[in-house]
Parts: sequence; C-alpha cells; structure tokens
Amino acid sequence: MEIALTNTLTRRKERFEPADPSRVTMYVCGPTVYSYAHIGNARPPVVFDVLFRLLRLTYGEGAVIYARNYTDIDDKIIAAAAKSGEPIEAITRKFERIYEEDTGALGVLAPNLTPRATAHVGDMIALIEQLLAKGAAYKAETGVYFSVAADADYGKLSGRSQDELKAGARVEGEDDKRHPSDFALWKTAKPGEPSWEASFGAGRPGWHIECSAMIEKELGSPIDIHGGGIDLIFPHHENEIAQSESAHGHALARVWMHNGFLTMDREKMSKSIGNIITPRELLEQGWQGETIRWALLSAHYRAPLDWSDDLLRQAQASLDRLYGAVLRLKDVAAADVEAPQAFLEALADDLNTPAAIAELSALVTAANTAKKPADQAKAKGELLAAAQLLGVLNDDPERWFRATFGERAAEIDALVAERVAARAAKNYAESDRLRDELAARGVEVMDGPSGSTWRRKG
RNA sequence: GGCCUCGUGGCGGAGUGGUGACGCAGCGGACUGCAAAUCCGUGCACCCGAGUUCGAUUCUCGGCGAGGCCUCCA
Repeated sequence: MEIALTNTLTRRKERFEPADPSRVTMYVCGPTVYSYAHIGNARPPVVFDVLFRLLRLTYGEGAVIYARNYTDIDDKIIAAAAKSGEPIEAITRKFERIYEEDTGALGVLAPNLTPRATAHVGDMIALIEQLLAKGAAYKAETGVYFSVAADADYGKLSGRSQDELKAGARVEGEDDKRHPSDFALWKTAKPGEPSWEASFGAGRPGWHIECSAMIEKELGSPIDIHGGGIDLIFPHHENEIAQSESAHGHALARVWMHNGFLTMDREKMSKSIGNIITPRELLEQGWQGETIRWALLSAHYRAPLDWSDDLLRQAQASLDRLYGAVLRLKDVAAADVEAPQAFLEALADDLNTPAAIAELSALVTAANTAKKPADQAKAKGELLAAAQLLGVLNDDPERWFRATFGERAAEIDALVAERVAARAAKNYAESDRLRDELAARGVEVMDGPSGSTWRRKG
C-alpha cells in the first residue's frame, strides 16, 4: 500500500518512500520533563502513534524504529528544581514516568527508543566541535552559537529568508550573538547550575542540539520521518536542520511532519495562557483514555482542533457504538482478517483519521446487521483489525460500559436481577420503578430476549 | 509590521470542477409491555463579492472573519 504524507519541507503531500524499507526511521520531539503535560501536548504522541502502527503494518513490526526523546536538562527544569529543592534527576525521572503513564492511558505504544538528552551530552559536544571546526559556529562569552550567516539555506523549512529574519528579530540584550538569529548550541556554565566539561568550555547544551545529536546517534541521518507540533517548525526544527546539515553535509530528515494545535475556545492551548487541561484531570473526571484518544483523532492531524466537553461527549458516543457492536458479538470468534482496504487507504492518505473513522462506522453497521455466523465473524474481525490501527477497542466491552462503576457494579447487578424478576411476573409498575432507580444511578438497563444487561448512561 | 493556515448543516468533521462522506443531536418508522440498544428512512451547510468555466463549495483575485509563527512552546 502506498502511503502519502504532507512534507512541511515541500509543503506538499508526497508519496512516502523510506530510504530502506527494512529499516524505517521516525523521530518525534518528546516532552521537557518538568511538569504535567496537557492534552495539547498529547496530540503528537497520539497522532504519531497511529503513524507508527500504520508503518509497522506496512513495512513489518521489526522494520520500524521510532524514537521519542526526553528533554531532561533545560532552563525550566533548572528553575523547577530550584523552586522545589528537589534534585533535577528526581524531577525529570518523576515526570518521565508520569508522561509514560499518561500516554499509556491514551493507548500510545512505547516507542522503540526514548533517549534522554543528559545521556547524549558527549554526542552533542562532538557535534558542536564539528560545527566549530567547520566555521559554522563560534565561541562567545555566554556560550557557543550557531552562525546563521554560515548556512546558505537557513530558513528553508519555515520559509523565511535571512532578510525576513533580520527584520523580524527582536532586540536581545543579554547575550553576545553576532546575528540576532544565531542560536545557542552551548550555554556557558553558571554557578549553581549543572554543567559538563567540554573543549570549548564548561556548560550545558542548548535545546536544539540535543535532537540533532540524538537522531545521529540513535537512528543515523537522514531519517525518514521527523515529527512534532507545528510550533516547532521555527525555530526548533529549522535549527536542527541547520546544525545537522552543516555538520554532516546531508539532509537530517526526508519528511517533516507537523501537527496542528489544540485550542480552547479557538485559542491555542498553552501553559502561559493558562487554558489547559491535562489527560490526568480528564481521566479523574471519569473520561476514558480511549475517549480522549478518539477525540484527538477526530480531526485531521494538521487541522486545529477545538477541545471541549462536547467533543469528548461525542467521542464517547462514537466509541459506545463500536463497543456496542463488539458486545453484541461477544460470543462470536473474530475472523483473522485484515482491516478493509478503504480504511487502510484513508489512513495511508496523509493519516486521514476522520475518513478512517467514517470507514469504521461502516464496519460497525456491517457488524450490527450481519446475520450469518461467518459474516459476523468477518465483520467483527475487520472491525477489530481497523480499530487496532487507530489504537482503540482494546478494552473488554462490558468493562468499557461499566468502568466508572467499580465496586458498585454488584449492587446494580442485584437491582437488575430484581427487575428481571418483576418483568417475568409482568409487574411492570415495579420494573419501571426499578429502571428509574437505576437511571438515577446513571445506569441504562436494556432488555433483550435472553435477559437484561446494563451500562452507564451515555 | 513580515510570513503562514483556515472559514462546510444545530454540533464535530472529511472531501470534491458537475447527484455535498461519516458521527453526534433532531424527526418518522420497525423492534419493545414501555424503553434502551439496533436497523431502515428523513430534514438541515459549503463566509461575501468578482473572475475563469457549459458548470465552483472545490481554481484565481479582492473583501470580511478566525487562528498561528516571527521569543519558551506539542
């Protein structure tokens, strides 16, 4: 199957052809681990998780190498440590663990590699030395800077010219850069801050250099796909390109992919604005991880997505329909089949998850209308295979509908049993009273020919 | 100020130069003791103006509106 991806570098949708189909490489910028990630931060891991699943299906599970880094040294982390009095490593390890829990709750598969910046400082130093030797970087009092003037095609990713950058640059007083667009590769050590020894002076790495060094070390460039949020195009990814390509003389990544923002009331979700909500909070509110994931995938990854409770409500309703179909076929063994072609083609078309979801909907209808056991098995198999690629329908269907009840499930079972008895005795006044009582507890009871089942009310 | 993206029904959201997916919500029907779930059917939309075209929601230009990047940022 042919996969097409929109490449930020060319601003076009292109056929994806890995350099080596037996070793497809993907790198996605991961979190700076100093606090809780918000739901907007969760969009890239979820989106690229779907791509990871699609690539593994296409090229084979062992053929795809996906790396997502942890930035575990940076100004914000140092500030957080200073504020709380905890050691830096305690903070970064704690939030790495939290990040893994949160993404795991959203059904995100673990990447093959999760390199830490602090484990690659030596690689960064070596890269900076190369850049200094080539004259692409220079040493100043406050650190080592990359010289934008030395890079003829600087700006090619974000589509900015050097002139535009000069015109748009803000006045910056506290450093000694030669050009306003030059950026720090290395920050000279300051008292009380962590630092590493280097031939060009003790200090700590700048942000951009870590991805360049880790990609080179862990995957080797050029990689096939480099992903991240749209806000990373400039300056982060632009600078990664500048560093890596100046040092190595070849492309850093062949395809650059960027996801759009999550908004709240149409405004970018961001910590500084304060309009954030975390996956953790949503889970505490009782939303299920797959519901959050579905909501994130309900829009195309490059489009903005306005986050709201209504969006979650609709996502849950959609998943309820899927789980309802699976529950209805719980006694049918799923056939061992692949996801239907139309579904795969939707995903292969630049990860068009809304179109894929539409195909999923057709599969649900097929599952609900199938009468013959063979048709049911096929429909169930196709539905599960397709859902697997989106990373949903991993839960047991009964648990899905009852997850929020926990210990109270037993007493609800008892009330439902009472109601079944009342109905058998044709005591409809009592059975309706019991239904009202169950409804008051948030339970929907459903009568069928072979008894009654229940689930949370939508 | 420079650069960029977007504007589809009540809501979410694909897509297309020519009968406008899909989901949620609504309505009608089947089913049900009544419901729910499910199935069948159904109403409702392409920001405005000009241009190109036999024909534009889809292409071009202008306008209006929303958002983003240019500084940390998913």
